[in-house]
Amino acid sequence: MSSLPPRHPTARHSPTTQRGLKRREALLDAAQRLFLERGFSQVSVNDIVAEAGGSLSTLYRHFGNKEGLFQAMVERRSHHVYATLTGDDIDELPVEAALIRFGTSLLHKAMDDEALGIYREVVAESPRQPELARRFFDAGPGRMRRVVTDYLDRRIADGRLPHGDTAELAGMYLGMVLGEWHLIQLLQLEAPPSARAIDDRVERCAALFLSGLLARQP
Amino acid sequence: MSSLPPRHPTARHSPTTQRGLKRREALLDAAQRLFLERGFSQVSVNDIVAEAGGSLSTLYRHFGNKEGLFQAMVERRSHHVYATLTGDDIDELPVEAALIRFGTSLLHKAMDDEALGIYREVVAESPRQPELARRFFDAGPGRMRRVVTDYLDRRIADGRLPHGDTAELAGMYLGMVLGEWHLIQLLQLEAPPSARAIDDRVERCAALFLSGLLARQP
DNA sequence: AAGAAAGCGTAGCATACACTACACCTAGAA
DNA sequence: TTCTAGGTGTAGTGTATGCTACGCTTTCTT
Repeated sequence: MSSLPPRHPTARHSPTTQRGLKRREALLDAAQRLFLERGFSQVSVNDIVAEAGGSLSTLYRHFGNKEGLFQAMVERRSHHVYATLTGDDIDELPVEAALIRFGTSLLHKAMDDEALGIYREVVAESPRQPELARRFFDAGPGRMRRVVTDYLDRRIADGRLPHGDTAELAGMYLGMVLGEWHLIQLLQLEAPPSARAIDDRVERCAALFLSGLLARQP
Repeated sequence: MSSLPPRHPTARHSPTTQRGLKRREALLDAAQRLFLERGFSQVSVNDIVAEAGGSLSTLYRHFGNKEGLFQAMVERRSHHVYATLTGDDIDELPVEAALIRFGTSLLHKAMDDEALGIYREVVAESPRQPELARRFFDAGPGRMRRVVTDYLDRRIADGRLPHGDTAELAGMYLGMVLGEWHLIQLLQLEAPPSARAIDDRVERCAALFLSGLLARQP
């Protein structure tokens, strides 16, 4: 049985010096590589130190414990990822083109090896680390859904789409785009789809979704 | 670092006697409960024996090692689950009603605690146990997609739906139904939706999807 | 230059855990 | 009743691993 987490989560320590930041980054880099490659429970803290080149003491001073390191790694990465989600001209595009842009963006992100690794680990650890789960969702899938929801709201406001539950619709559209592909990549059952295949699928999704939306008005 | 799996996967042993079968089932029951509750790496074989009441030697005679037990558990459960997927009258229903039946069936299954537990564990272990991943997919999500694909094929054959890539369409529809709900349940971010909420969502999905499908013909 | 803050490195503790060995018991078929 | 395959129980073994201790060195500030 695993020991309970230490009573005092050993308050994390933010380094101030250049050298400190460098060491912290190196540790996070190593953690990222190893955790995503082998999985949280398959990597020891010693492995990470060996990879990063720092020292065990430094690791514990910065992150408190193994879970703290994991969390810091996931957080850092979440910031990197969902940066350039939409161009600024998104509202000028035809609706279908905008949907296509959202879709391909999502699919490219979701098929990425590193993103799949994070997803696997977070899903696996979520029952033990609920806060991590929430942060992952908010920074990743939740954010994406929010962007699409807002977009749909604006299109309803300017009359280019009929009224509807935009949050739900956004979830449906994004789910449709991912379809079974996401799971297939998570389980590594097939080679990842080509950029071309992604574009094709998303095009058909957008067309179907938009037709459905527009046809729905009585 | 964890030791490599034993070179000879210690050929599994199928018991013949009543008593043997009973013991095997008890072990699988305990494994299922504990693995799905706490996760594969958080449960020791000793925990399982303590829960099941058998003896460690018996466990190893039957399943060879810890992964063997896990695999046997997943397999046994896969058989149980996807039994009554479609009534036999599915082809007589209006298409929309059939879609709704598929959708609610999927959503009920996917929101089930035990199913979520298996999903988490399989996703987490899949990089280390690719065969398990394939079997899970084939017995679960893959099977579901196949059923819908076949249904769509029949509707195209009898002219009630326009021509299209049925496998892709099935994946899209099922993905749309799951949407973000599946992830939210996986991460335990919200309480599970009520039966009523499930029905509502699926109804809207089916309507949107079908409208889109039918509108698509030029 | 001095002193503090942070980093390094090694050594080790305590424990958990997969798996094995071995001696003994039980059930049920012949 | 006896024979035997399979079940039980306990006591290990080897090792991995999270985490701490501690003494030394480097870097930065003042």
